[in-house]
Amino acid sequence: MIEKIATIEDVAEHAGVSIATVSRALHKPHVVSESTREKVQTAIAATGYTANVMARNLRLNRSGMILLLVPDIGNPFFSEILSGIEQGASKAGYNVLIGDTQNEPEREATYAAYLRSNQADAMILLNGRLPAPLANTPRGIIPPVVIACERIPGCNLPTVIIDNEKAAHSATKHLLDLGHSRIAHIAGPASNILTTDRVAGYRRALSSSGIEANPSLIYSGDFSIESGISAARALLKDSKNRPTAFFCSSDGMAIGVIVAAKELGLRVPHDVSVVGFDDIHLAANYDPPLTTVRQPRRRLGEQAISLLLARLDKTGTIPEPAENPVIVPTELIIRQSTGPCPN
Amino acid sequence: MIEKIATIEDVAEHAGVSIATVSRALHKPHVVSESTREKVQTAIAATGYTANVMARNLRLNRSGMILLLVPDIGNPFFSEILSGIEQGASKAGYNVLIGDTQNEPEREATYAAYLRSNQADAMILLNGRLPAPLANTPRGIIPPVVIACERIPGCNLPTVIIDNEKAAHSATKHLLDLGHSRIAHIAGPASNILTTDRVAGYRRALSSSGIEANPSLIYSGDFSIESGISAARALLKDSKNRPTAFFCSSDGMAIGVIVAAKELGLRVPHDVSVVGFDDIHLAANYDPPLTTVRQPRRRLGEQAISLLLARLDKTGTIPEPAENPVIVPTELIIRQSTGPCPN
DNA sequence: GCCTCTTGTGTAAACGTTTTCATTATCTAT
DNA sequence: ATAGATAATGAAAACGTTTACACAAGAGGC
Repeated sequence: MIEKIATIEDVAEHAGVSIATVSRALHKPHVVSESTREKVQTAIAATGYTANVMARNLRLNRSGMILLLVPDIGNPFFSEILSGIEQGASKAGYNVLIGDTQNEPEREATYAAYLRSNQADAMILLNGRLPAPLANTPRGIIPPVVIACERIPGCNLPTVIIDNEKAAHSATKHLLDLGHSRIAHIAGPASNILTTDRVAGYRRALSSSGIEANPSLIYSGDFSIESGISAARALLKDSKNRPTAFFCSSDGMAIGVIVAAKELGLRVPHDVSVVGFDDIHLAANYDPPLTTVRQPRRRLGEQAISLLLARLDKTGTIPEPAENPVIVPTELIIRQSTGPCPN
Repeated sequence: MIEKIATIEDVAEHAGVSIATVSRALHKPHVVSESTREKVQTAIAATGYTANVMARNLRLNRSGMILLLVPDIGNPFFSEILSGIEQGASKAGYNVLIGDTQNEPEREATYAAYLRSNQADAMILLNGRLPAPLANTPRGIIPPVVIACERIPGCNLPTVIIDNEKAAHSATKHLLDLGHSRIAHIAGPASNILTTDRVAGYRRALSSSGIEANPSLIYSGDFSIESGISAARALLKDSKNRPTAFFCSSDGMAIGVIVAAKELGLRVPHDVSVVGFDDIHLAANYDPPLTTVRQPRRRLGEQAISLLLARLDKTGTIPEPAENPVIVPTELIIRQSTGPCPN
């Protein structure tokens, strides 16, 4: 009484038809007669048949998988992006396979090989780096890959990002408008392209107000609360020339700055103003509620997957450049962590 | 000059051997002679061969996929669990396929069918519910499924959870020890098994201190900050019999309570103490830092995947019951949101 | 009544692997 | 020398599908 999984052959036998007919009854019902269609249906029900997807995919030379390369799946920042992607993919009949690269190029390469080995039909990169095997794709052939979150300079694959320079500019401008002039910037890791773009926006805002950016006011963090704390401790130590405002490249670091400020008995925003980046869920309920640049993470994911699906639909066709990269808009959310410059 | 992907046949031809030999050179190198092994290696390099995983899996009747059913991938709570799972799976050569069920039984059923259709070798359930197709598995056959996070009553599949009753007890006990007696509980959704368990722990702690649980002090939230805010507003309104302490079933709701308390000019912990649950990353850096029950999310994921891998290794063998469920320990982290009962 | 067109079905090839079995060549022990 | 073991390889079956092609039967037009 061994449990044997029913194959298409069992169904065919049970219905008294050929396996071809069973297959057709399932995928091209209109070419098979009403009566046999019914026979097949009852046979399927009787046998408990479920098509072996692997066999099917082998034949059709597709996998139905979309591979998603993420630097760290443990980072909640990605979860909402992921959700947007998953939803779109699922609606189109694709499954999402997560590849956690841990920022290791080797793992990126391993996963990128999934495309060649038919384990995935397409790929979305959230990791800001082109995996090695992809870099030497023969010219003229455009791999089914979409880049999201972090643009990759010199790579003209379809991309969906926010305008980091502009967002940083508007955040800094907000502080300038409040009368601040000693504005510190807690940036991301230097290696990161986001950092470059946001520093540029910060600089442009300052210089258009006639202020020269002071390099000693720019700190490199790693997006974490802890790095925000230590940056702020260092910058606020010197009570004489301390900055009156901080523009931080993540909400985490902004929170770190606030923690450090409170530690020193400074009030936010009375003594020091703080702007974050991302608008994580807690930003609105921190104390004080955080002024920040909202990053539409779900939209980012949705755009990425829809770009990819469009690409997959017209395989073979040379996709018109369209607008590339696609920019999803950010929004400066003004809450209570920013206020006028003291005296 | 069409890009044609090399198959094992191309390699065989290039090396002047049969495809069987190529396959053996790759998977059983010891049975093939040194010289041909080399020939095959150079042929592989020359052709750029990558094995077609789908064909391989079809033949081997496996998929190398572990399906992970999550109620909402957008919820950051799961990201660290996921990370633990992904790491273990990846080390064992498995890929993780995420199934976002949105709490819809229909989607759960769809995904559970992946097991039958060979799209996944095994499954981990984080959603606290047995998908319908799994419920009527013939007795005696144990499907390769592990349950994590939320136990499923009456289901004796391998399970890894925390002891919610005990954790809730220790959190409540902490408040009792500080002299509180009017202790409110902001619970999760009533339908949730976590809620039942934690309410039980809360009740047991009270009654062992000779206090009778007051039903009007128990509120049902949905784990969100917002639900914590509205619960606390309602409970703190009556300044006469207001609770002096809150035990909340999530850090989000605890933060909501603090927000609402501050709104009313109450100080935490001076006027009201608050305990959360989960120990999310921000808990330590909220104002005040949150006393909470730490839930080892990564460990949870690691345990789940290792249970599953053990199960997969000894297929056919009847797995000894072992300790089931596996309990991963929680820890009460005392920070500054709790203090002695006022007056 | 014959040709053609349509409709429904079956046969068999193909997808790219792994593995059983048979075959040959080489080696060891008598 | 010869039987028997050992080592290396190839031929072909199998995994479970989809689909090109062939075929039979009935319908319609002359």
